[in-house]
Amino acid sequence: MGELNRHNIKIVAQATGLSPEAIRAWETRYQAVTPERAETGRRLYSQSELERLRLLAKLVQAGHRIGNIARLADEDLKALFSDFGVELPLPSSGPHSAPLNVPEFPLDADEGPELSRAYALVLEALRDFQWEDLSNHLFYARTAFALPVFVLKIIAPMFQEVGLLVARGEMSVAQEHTLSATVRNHLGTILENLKMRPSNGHRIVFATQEGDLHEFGILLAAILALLHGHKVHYLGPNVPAPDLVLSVRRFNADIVVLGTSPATKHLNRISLAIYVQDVLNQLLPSVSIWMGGEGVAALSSVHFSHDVRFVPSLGDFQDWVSGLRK
Amino acid sequence: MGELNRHNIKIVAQATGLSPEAIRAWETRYQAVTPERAETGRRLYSQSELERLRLLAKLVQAGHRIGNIARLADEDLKALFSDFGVELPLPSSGPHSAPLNVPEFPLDADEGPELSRAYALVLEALRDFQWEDLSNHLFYARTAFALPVFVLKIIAPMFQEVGLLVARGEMSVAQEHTLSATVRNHLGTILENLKMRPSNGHRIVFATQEGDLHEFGILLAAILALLHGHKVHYLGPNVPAPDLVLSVRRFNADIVVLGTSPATKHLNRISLAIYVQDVLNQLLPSVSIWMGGEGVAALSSVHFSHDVRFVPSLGDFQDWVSGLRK
DNA sequence: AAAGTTTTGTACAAGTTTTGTCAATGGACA
DNA sequence: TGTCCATTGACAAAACTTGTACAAAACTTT
Repeated sequence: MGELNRHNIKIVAQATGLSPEAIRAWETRYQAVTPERAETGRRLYSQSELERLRLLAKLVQAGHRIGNIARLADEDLKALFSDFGVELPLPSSGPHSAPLNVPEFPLDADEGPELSRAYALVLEALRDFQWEDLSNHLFYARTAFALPVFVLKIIAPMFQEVGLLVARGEMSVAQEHTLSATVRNHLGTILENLKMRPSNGHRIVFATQEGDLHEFGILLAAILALLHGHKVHYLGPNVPAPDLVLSVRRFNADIVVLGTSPATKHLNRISLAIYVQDVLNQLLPSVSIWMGGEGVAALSSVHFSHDVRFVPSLGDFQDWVSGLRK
Repeated sequence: MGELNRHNIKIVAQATGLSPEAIRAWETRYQAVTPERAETGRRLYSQSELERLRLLAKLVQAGHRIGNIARLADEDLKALFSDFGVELPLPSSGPHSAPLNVPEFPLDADEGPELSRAYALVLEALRDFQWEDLSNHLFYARTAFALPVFVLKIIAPMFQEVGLLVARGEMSVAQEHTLSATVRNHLGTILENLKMRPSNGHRIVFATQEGDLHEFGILLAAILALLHGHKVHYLGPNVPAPDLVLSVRRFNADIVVLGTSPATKHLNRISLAIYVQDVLNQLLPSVSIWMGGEGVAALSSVHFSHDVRFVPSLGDFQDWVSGLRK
């Protein structure tokens, strides 16, 4: 074989998700792999050994015990792997079909263990780099729960938690990105489907200011607004002021929802204030602006000429938007 | 026979849907199965014992009493199945990997007037700020044409044209944003749905470098890759080098597709080169990097240590990715 | 239909094994 | 020099085993 590839143990650990200690333990206890050694005693893993460890790690994760499988031949391991039917964790129970009834959303009705289980499953898949599971569990959550529950009780808290984990170094940016990309896809699907529904509520434009790329707040908010029967025009992030104004006029919007990023600190705060005032000056007084996201704290003291509201959280947004019925 | 397979009780429980206690009870009470034991007393189930338990579990679920059937021979159990009209479980032997034949997509077959009409309708809706029409026409195009046609002949050219129009001042950024947001939603839906399909092709990671936010190139490319039966991990834009490396390792990727933005000019070009070399240094030589997008022109003269390919256009990407068949 | 009996899944306790991790020490690497 | 790696020993949590017990469900008899 072309055993030219030599990986040190750290590389192998990263590639498999195992700890270096565990890899060594598997070797000394069961000879799961027996890597070559450098003259100085360092382990040098070949590519095939890495693959084998990856396979073992996946099998252990699926419930096998390392002591039982560590000595099996590669072919047998692969056979074990393909033997997996669909019997991975299936939430599977209870009447799933919550009727999507538009007006009343009993958010406080405790979805309880089912909900936190779904949440945990998604987070777990993310943590373990199980990307197929991630997609599947997200899909499950999206279909099993009412949309506002999915949005407010799963997606929003999850981004908060993941952000924290990344900040603390307990999760990689790669994982956060994967979550973002996957969730973005799901939310896009939802948004696009909801847009089809006829509606006669307020006309709301969603955007973030130029330079602000945090899309999720307004995306979630837009979905909530659609759910409550409003007409939504979703502009997305990073919208220059003149274009926001143009959009509001053309869409004949009542309300502009402006997302702000958590990064809105001292410096950006000024630009945000200017941006908002700039937009306001060009709009009719009847148009009100709602600002949400973690950047609003920086602005709550500023006084604006028009009607500007600060939305403390998505939950509040949902309350407000459900109260608005023409 | 699968005497090699050694399953612990947890695995058997997962595979059969029974609880470990129940499995032990069936053994001690009726000798439903008599697994081998390790020296220390742990149960070690063979594959055939697992199958037998699966069979028993299904029969019990169908109404049989375990006490009545636990001692029957395997053939009799199977006979019971046919009595019930329950479908037998699959023979469960041999590799699951069906050959997965990916059909060829006749791109050149002239979709002709229909195609250009659909294209014109979308663009017209965009131009006239008719956002509901925009969504509807996009939806129509997405379903009426084969996906590669939709991607290569509608979406990609449209972004090009719209970019030009905006640059010439004939279209507003607001319109471009709306198109982006809407198309992003559609593409996300497609991506997420295609991911569900089993695939056995190459493993490809998609990303753009840190600071580069142009997502559409890699998104379209990812869809094309999925269509041709490859395994895709979509990281999205703005990925720091260490995280890209980590992702490639964890995903065990063959190929990294790196999108570059048209803005990659003199200054950024250096950072891009550094980024790519940084990533390359930490990856196996067997991993090749494909770079696409309008920024590649700036880099085609640079020489890298590994296998770096420049993809001139999405059409070329499609050709390459369809040629790759393991 | 009610009462009695059997079946059967689950729960608990107490002891054993498995397994990931950690600490300490010493050498190697950059 | 500070970080990484190897070895050994130890440890605690998790998993597994045996045995007993119990209550709900299913079946039988009255």
